[in-house]
Amino acid sequence: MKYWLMKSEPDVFGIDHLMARPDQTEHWDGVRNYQARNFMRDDMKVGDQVFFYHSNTKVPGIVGIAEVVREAYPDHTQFDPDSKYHDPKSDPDDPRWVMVEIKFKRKLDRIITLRELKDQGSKLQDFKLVQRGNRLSIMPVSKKHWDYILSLE
DNA sequence: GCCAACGTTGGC
DNA sequence: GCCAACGTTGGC
Repeated sequence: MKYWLMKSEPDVFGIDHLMARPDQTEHWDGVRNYQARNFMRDDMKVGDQVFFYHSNTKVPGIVGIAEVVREAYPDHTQFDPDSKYHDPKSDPDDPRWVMVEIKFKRKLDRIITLRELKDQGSKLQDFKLVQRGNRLSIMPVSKKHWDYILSLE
């Protein structure tokens, strides 16, 4: 089983939106970064655990835990001319972008803020999230980091 | 709202 | 293949 972190803007789709979905499950569309896509396409498996992270908000941080319930399949928004995720260069016979489905597991007792994660110093220094200029929206989390971060809760 | 960091695009 | 220009991300 692997561990991941997925970013989302709470104004657009936050942990509360996920909780409110039928079956508390939602597909993760709109990923348009190759590195993030490759993680979904090649490495995400059913049962993998996910930190749900709120970005681009007043207090960015990890707010909850979700689980992968469906592995990569084509992201339909790439073929929708009305979608902001439309990609006219994507070939329907060889879709460029994929998505997975995740299911809500729980909220953390409190938000574990980016500030706090950065303050852990050497404990998390090789965690991509706290490194300079990180913009990756989906990233792997080592078991060691996963356990350590949860110990902060 | 600002702006640094980064990814992508496209001319050459 | 290089790299300048541009667009986006996301913390602050």
